[in-house]
Amino acid sequence: MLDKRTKLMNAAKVLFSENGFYATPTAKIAKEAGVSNGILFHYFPTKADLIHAMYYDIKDRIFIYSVSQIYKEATLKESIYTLWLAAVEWNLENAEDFEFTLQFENSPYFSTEIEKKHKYVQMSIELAEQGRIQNVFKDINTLLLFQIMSRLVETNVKFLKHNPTFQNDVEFKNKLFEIAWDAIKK
Amino acid sequence: MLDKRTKLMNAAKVLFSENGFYATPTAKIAKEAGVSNGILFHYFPTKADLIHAMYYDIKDRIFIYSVSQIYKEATLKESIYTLWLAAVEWNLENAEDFEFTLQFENSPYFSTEIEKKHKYVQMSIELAEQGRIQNVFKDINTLLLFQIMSRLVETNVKFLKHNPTFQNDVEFKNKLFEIAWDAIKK
Amino acid sequence: MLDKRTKLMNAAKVLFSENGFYATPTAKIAKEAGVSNGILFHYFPTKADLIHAMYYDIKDRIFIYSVSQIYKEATLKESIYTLWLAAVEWNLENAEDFEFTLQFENSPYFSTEIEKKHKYVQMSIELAEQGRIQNVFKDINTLLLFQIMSRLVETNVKFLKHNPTFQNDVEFKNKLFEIAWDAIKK
Amino acid sequence: MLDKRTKLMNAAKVLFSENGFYATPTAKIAKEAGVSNGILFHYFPTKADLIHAMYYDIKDRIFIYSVSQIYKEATLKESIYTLWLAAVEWNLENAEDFEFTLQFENSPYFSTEIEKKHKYVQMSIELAEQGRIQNVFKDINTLLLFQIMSRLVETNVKFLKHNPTFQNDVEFKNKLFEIAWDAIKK
DNA sequence: CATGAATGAGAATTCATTCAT
DNA sequence: TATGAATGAATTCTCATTCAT
Repeated sequence: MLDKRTKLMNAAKVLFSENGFYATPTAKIAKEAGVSNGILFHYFPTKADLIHAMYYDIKDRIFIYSVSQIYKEATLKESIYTLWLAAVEWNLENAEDFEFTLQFENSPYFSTEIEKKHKYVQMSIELAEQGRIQNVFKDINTLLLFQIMSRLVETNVKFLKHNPTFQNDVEFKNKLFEIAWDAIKK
Repeated sequence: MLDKRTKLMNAAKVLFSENGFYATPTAKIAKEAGVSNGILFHYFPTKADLIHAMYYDIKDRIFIYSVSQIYKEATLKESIYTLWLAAVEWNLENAEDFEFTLQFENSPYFSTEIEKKHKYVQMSIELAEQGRIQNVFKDINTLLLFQIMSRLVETNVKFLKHNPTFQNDVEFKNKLFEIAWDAIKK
Repeated sequence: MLDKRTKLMNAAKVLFSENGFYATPTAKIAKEAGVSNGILFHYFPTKADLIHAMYYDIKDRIFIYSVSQIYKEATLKESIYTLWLAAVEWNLENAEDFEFTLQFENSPYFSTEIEKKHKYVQMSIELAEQGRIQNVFKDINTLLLFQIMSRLVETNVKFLKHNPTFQNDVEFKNKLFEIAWDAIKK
Repeated sequence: MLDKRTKLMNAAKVLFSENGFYATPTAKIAKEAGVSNGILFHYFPTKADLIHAMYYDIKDRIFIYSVSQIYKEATLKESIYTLWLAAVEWNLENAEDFEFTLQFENSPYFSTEIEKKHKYVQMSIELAEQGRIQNVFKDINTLLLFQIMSRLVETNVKFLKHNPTFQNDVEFKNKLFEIAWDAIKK
């Protein structure tokens, strides 16, 4: 049996991605989770706290997944490809997390400061740094490079969701990656 | 003196960009606009109607501005550049419209269907079509090409807002454009 | 027909005096007043605002009543007597207002600063000032003199409520007044 | 180390005097006391029970202190003075107990029946009885005499709290006592 | 067109109390 | 005795929308 905190987060994920977090009452989350109304505020003193917790949880999970895909001997381009593919596929598989993240990152809850805190972002920025040092990437701010990649991943995921035929088309995905790669490479 | 409909939209723009539209009560909009509570619902039967009206109004205005910048004899790359620059500069100048649009396009109010309806999008897609026919752009879905450009514009605008020093740096902006151009060109 | 603001205050008076304002939900007040739930917050943005409004309203009313009882040619003692009697009788007649005031003045909502603001208190202090100048009252702080009188009035009213037989016993009331008078006179 | 019951009462005293008992959650009391949430209800089945226990505890302590001050050969006036002074000083020293008592005695928790139960009150009434028999006090209900004295003590304590300069001014305190004495003496 | 009082269904949060451990 | 997670009813306040004037 899952503990109630997890149940709440699972329920919140479903409801948030369906209707957005503004349109999702905390009472509904508790009900969907099968727990009492009040316990939500035991674990998350505020609805905003729940929302932030969900965001960090998602980033944690995509981080763990992404890191597990990388291999040591990879070239820089291979590493970038691996991370790009991991991001695209993880978001396709975790559609609710993807929907939630999109909303969250474009809401007043979000700021660049919050973004930069997470090790997923930090890891990506380090990789961008390497690319710049090796003179492979364009010579611009590394955070910007990361954000460009992130936005392109989002666009790709949205497109693949609307066009499921392409979801298993390796050739097509390679095309998509080339777009991203061309954008950042010198 | 502005008519009340316009006053309402102006007030809404300010408040929406400050706190988001979920956190902005209609009563507050009316107050800020200096009109009565009830009249809002005369012009916009529903809060959602107001929100949609604002979105289309923004798209109208950026469309008019963009079209005014294009010149006939321009090459394809020049046209794309012009549109890209128009979008970046318009969004920088109209920060509230930019904030609102970001939120709106990532909210449950929005869908690709809504997006495709607007002539600004249609014009952009036509241009993308030309690029594909001329074998200049990568051979992928034109809507996707447009969305890629849009997302990159957003990223650029956000970056320039956070780093105002670059806002008048033509060389830097050219760099940014090259990123976008490299992304879509063959 | 009474306006809703007045209805709300009347309902609040009854319920507050019955159960105290902490134990009286705003919803119950609205229901008792026969108005909608929300309108309460139109007139009183906060429950605390309602509570304060009630206090000032009570003070206004006892002030008007008291002033109406005083006559010009009265001696100082006569004036004090008149005010004392007015206070005792008004509080006996307006039992709910009395109960409310007691609670309020001994709650965290109350402070000496709030008390001093009201013209009823200011008038009383002026009278005390006269008594001191005329060397009739004890030589102490006039606010203290006022508070002593007030507390004695309270005690008297409470006693008369518990012992209704005495409520129309003029001789007894004179006895009570002598207590108060002896307390403050030199 | 104090036992948990005592810790709870100490914590409650502080919190109640700061915010009132309505605004003090039992959970906060437990936290401040450094004990678990649930144990409070082991010692006090109900929040109301805790409140009542606090009241009786305070009365017990002021009773013990007051009795310790009285000496056998004292005249009636001396005894009254001793009790008055004991009450004033004890309440000044125990500000939190004083605040709590004021609130409690003006809340719906309180009634004259509760008041009369306590030996502190009974002792005071007996003394009032003596005064009446000896024809020294005014010829009125002894409970009323006691309540008059109590209310005057309260007023005095409040005044001394607001004007700390007088707290050690023996002459001033004598003046205050004369007010009380004049009130009740024939 | 315009006003703004009025409605009433929520919404987030609180909190005394219970209870399994 | 002791813990603290869990309950769920209650509470203040909000807000889109309506409607009499």
